[in-house]
Amino acid sequence: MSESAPETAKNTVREAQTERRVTINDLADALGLTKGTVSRALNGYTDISETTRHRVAAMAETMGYRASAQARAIRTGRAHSIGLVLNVDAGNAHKPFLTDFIDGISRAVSAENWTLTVATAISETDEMATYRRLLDEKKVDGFILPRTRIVDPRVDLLLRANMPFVLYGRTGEMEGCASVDVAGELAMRHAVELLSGLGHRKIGYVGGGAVYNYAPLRLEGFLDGMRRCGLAVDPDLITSGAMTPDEGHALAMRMLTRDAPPTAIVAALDQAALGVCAAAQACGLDVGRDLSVIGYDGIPEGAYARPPLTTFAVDRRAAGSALAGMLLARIRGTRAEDLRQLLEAQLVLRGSHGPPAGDSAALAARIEAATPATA
Amino acid sequence: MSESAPETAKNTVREAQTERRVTINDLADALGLTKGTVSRALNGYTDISETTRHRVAAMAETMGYRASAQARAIRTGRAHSIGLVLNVDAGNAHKPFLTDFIDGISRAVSAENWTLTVATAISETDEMATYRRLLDEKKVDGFILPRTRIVDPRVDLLLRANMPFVLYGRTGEMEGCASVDVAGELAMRHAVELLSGLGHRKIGYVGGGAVYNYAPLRLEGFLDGMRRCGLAVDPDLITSGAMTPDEGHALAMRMLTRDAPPTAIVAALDQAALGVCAAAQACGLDVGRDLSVIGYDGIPEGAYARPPLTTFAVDRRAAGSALAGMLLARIRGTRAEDLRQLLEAQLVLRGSHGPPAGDSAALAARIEAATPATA
DNA sequence: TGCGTCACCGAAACCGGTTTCGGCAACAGG
DNA sequence: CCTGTTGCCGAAACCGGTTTCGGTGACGCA
Repeated sequence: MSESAPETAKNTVREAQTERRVTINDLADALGLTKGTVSRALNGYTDISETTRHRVAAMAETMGYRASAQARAIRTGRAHSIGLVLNVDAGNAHKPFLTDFIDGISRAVSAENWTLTVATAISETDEMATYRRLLDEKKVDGFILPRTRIVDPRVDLLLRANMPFVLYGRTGEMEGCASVDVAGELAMRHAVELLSGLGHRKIGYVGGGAVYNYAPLRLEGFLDGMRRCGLAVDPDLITSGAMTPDEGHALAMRMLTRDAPPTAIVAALDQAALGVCAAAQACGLDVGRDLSVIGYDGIPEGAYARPPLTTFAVDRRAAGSALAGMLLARIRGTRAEDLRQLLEAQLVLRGSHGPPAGDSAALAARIEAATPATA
Repeated sequence: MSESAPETAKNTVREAQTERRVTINDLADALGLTKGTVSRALNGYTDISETTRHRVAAMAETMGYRASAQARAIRTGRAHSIGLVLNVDAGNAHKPFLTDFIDGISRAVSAENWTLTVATAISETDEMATYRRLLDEKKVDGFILPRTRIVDPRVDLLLRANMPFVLYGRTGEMEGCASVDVAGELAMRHAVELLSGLGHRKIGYVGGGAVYNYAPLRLEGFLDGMRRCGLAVDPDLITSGAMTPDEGHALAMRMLTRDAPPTAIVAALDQAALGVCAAAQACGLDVGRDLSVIGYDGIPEGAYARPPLTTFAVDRRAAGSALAGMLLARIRGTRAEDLRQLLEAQLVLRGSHGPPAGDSAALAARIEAATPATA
């Protein structure tokens, strides 16, 4: 009926224009040029006059043209995205590091109009398959490899496929590998030196997951510190494999219920350190006085623990940004060997450390008294 | 010279094969078919005989063929990726939610061989530009919109561009919007009911950022609880704008130094609640006894705070997975109106709440005594 | 005037897939 | 035996860009 009013106001608003994407052909038509010329004008080829270059740029602006990432990628081979594969296999052990890390990466790549492509793997085999998929599908131009292991199959895969990557951490065979890492070994050494300076002589160590590359490094740093300070290393006080509070709790408990307990414990991970503190408190100890604890990572929980945890904080956002920047450089041709960076963790002095309240024997007596006899 | 030994073992290992990607043409050649036929065989067209379909699948398997995501995307229009834009404008207020959230999303999309594309914006205008860029470049097939605001320009943009999206949170005008949200208003109401049941009659409220959609909802939930419990609402005890511990601290301090301080405070965010606890402690109060505090979010710091924070925990991983699943459904054609989900936060009873130790007047006296007179 | 340069742009191939269209052989039905 | 389906596949267009290759007109110079 209302043929005379084919579109009501409502219709105009609703159906509006479907806003079809404007392609390079539309642009070329509007300009009376061929799409090849338009493409070259937009990409800074020298055989285009300054005049038409400006005409094209202006028209592109007003028409809101932006090249399709995939149409471009198919010819240039560049997806303008970097990949990050999360492996949730190892429980939530990756948790504390993720937020700032992703933020750092994403910020760095977004600044150059690239994107970050995230995929999740739920097992080790799935992890490799995921890398292969992203690689074969050409979804990314390079990878950031978190949580490097001592011998890391991902490195083989990517080297063989000639796909750029940067390690967050180091690995056994570094040939062809760019990397950013935080010098955990230095932090561990400094932790010992700090404690030694306060008067501690019996210091225990709670290490992290053995397959990860940082584990031997941090242990070595700890031992190095002991050596430099002239302290004896009690093999029974060197433990490893704690990546959660519970695991840290268990290892610390074993140390503390020995005849000669340590007066200080250094943990390779804050998560473990938190468990160490809990164990000490379960033994009736006052953390920071009876037992000193120093962690590593700088997770937010540490600041709210009682006492607040003294730790070495790593700037994960900075690490992420550095990694992203390096990866872009790597993709653009810089040699892997020229892309290695070692950051330092920052000591955050809080309340879980202090001078020893007594020697190991005195501590043993206190623990004995507080702990309900197990047999 | 050594023409007779053109490649040493080293060379063989090093230069190996460059491992050129195997394309659909390679596959077609190897099979003696045309690429069109191969494509149809792989994509389940019915006009391909079962025999050749199997031949193609087998050969694809052995040759390790996988279709290029972009070459496919250019024709089908599907990038097989969903977008998430992080806005770091609002400081690190987004922090607590990110890790599990991304994990949940990524896990859900990875299960279908899609990916998550992350970009970061550093301001509000940059944010809109980033959405537009991802949209124009066709990098993603849909968006998850975190931190919805009451009036949200992103919704307009995406509706107009006809690009699927799902809100994490709700917004003022929900037409055409799919969404997942956690019913914060319910939690706030339950918090009041819990406190009222313990005997509290003067309860304060510390709200979050006003522009966000959850702010009025949670406040309304709080007021609803007060109403249902027959408690009087003191306007001076209703505050808002706290998204950090410091801001929570400031607001709580103002409430506590009034003539008639509350015996309990409900906070819309754990971050703020943590500040409330600190303020109470600065006033010489024992949180959990002298003042009850209940938060919302379930951030990890809360578990380590002293006393550990009673809160309503939201399962961000589940929310992320739900969002991703819905977005995929939306992209595949489900109506937005059929994609709405309201989750519930889970009450985590810890140590920051309890029955009131006395009435408001008694509390005021204690605070007066503990606080150094300011004038 | 004739010829070589150079600046600038059009035409077309190409990237790696998907999708449409048409043709051929085999087979069934009349 | 002829025709009409049907099953199956080849050929070619197409998606939206990039890049190579030539060709044209203006200009300089002999």
